[in-house]
Amino acid sequence: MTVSIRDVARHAGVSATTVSRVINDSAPVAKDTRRRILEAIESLNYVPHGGARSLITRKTHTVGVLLPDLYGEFFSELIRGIDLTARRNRHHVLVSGSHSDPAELEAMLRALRGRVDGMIVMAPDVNAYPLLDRFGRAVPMVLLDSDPDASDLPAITIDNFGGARSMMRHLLALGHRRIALLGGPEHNRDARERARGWRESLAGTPLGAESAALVFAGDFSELSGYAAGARIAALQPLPDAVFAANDAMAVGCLSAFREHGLRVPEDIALAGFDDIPIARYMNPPLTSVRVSIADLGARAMTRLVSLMGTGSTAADWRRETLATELVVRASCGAPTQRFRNPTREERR
Amino acid sequence: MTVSIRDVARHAGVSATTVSRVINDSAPVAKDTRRRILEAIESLNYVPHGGARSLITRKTHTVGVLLPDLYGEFFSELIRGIDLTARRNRHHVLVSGSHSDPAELEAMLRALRGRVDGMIVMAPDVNAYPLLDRFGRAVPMVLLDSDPDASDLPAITIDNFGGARSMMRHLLALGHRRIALLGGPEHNRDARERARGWRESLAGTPLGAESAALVFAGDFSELSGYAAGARIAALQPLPDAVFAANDAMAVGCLSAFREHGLRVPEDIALAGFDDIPIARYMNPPLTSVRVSIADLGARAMTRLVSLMGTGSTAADWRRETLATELVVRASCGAPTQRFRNPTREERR
DNA sequence: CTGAAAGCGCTTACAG
DNA sequence: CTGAAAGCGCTTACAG
Repeated sequence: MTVSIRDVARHAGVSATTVSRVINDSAPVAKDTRRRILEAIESLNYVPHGGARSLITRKTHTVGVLLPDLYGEFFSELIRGIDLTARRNRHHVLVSGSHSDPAELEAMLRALRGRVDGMIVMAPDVNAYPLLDRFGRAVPMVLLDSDPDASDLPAITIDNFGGARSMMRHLLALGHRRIALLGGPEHNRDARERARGWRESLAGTPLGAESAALVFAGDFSELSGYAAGARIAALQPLPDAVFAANDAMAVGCLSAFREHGLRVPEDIALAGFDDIPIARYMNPPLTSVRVSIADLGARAMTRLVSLMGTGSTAADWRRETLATELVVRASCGAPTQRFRNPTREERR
Repeated sequence: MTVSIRDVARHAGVSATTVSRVINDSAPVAKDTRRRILEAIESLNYVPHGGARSLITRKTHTVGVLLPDLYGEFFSELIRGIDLTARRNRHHVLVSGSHSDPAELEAMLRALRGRVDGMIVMAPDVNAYPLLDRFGRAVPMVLLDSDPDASDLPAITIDNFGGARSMMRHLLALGHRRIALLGGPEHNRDARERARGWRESLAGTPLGAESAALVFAGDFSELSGYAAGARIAALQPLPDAVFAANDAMAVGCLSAFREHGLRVPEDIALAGFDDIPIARYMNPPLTSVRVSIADLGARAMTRLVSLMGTGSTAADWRRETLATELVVRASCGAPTQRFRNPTREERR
């Protein structure tokens, strides 16, 4: 049924060895022999079997990408950045989402043995660290957004704290004082760091003590932002501003505000985090902290490729921190900027 | 370095055959022998090599997913649906985006030989069909949104035409007459079918003849919708409504309208297609055609699993058409519905 | 320039 | 209940 290298060899009247050599261009082959082999490949419609190749070369040219979820633009952008860089390095991407609990994560980690050359893992759950540490020693692995204290595996981390600080600086500079936090999942490191930035920014202000009353829980989804928005809208007095720990929640929150007749930013300011592609198209356009999510993925992949190249899993232990950038739009009451078209680079 | 089944066998004082039997539970093994083997596995930290296993069993438990792009919520949802169904069937997902030209697609199709048991391919470019037809005969393959006339491979297709018709019926019922089309990529089948729905809906109306002047070209991106929106806003008289061929463009278009001081739906109505998660959170919430993108992915995966199960690539040639559902929100001037919270099912 | 042999890490008849 | 042998489809020294 399926044609193998031996069939080609037989057809061309040579050995499999020689066929292998012309396929991989790994050794000189007589011109005429090469021609015959090429013809045989063509006429038999032969395509080398990647799996068999991997077994002997010990390279799958595939990387595993394990994510907590696949929902929303954040992951979409992340995968896009990873895929782009992967194909540039001639690698395939095996992706898997929703590893809610460590047991599931471990099962996947095991299942991937012999199928991938390395992995990119995003595991917000702190309980996963011992597991990752163990596997990360056996196979090249790059962590996304891990806790620097919990693991010394190579990792790319967003500067969540710095980003939150700069957003808070911006809000305070605009005169907002009572700034509510729309927080993310409790065990999520990104969410925690962003919350910490909010908290410490408020520490020096008169609100400092009172701030705890202005914390609203969300789970990074639009829906949770919508729900929190409804609660916030019912507050009196209204806070001056809401700092949402991600854009998806800000989007939901904005929608709730609108339904409750609140104008943004006139009645209340609203800021997000991530700068997902849709943020600039909101009404009003959303002030956010740009993370360049695709770049995050691209860097993780680049790092992984170099790790896999050296063969060592611990050769390069530096932790890379991705700078963020405050993107001021209309949702917080700052002087309106002219709408800036995204460049092609930003879209792609 | 890496531990194999032979190491385990040696450690337990048995043959590799027996070890294999306890791992796969494929034949009875003496209780005590089993225990020794389990201990050896534990102490050596042995994990079976998936690649080697695949070679002999001829099953990789992996499916390849080839998409034209990975940008935006549509693909995010699609992959999520595929991944969910894949893991439920104990399969891995190898994903790859941006196969702009057929040559690139072919390279990927070849590279996947021996790495996957089947493929889900979305190739809007009509030129790819001969290629797909050839490969689709060698390996189980399900097409996404392919042209029914171009290939008889199994395919899941969105009812783009029907969806567009029902949207147009809705717009016409609301009294809109001059309805502009914000079209998608020229060679994209979804875009074409949606355009056809628009065109045929207008055929019976007074506008019929004039309608060509109301076609605006886009490429499915927010940015192209934004650009078209600016052009439409400059029109006089303004159209009554704009039917955007997807939500992403509608989002961009909406943003442009706002900047030009146009109110939606008071000054002009706006409708989209796809009902991406963000649509309901727009201001105003976007009337759209729900496609249940995740379900599209899930069905493709389900179909592929059954194809792979039967082993035949052509056993099940029925083409499945996915019904759409008109989702009326505020952007077209219909009586405002109460905001409906998405159910958990819809979010996950 | 070419080929026979060994082997990557497994599983599967076959025989006992 | 257990093992020796063959083999999945390749590549890689080794020898010529």
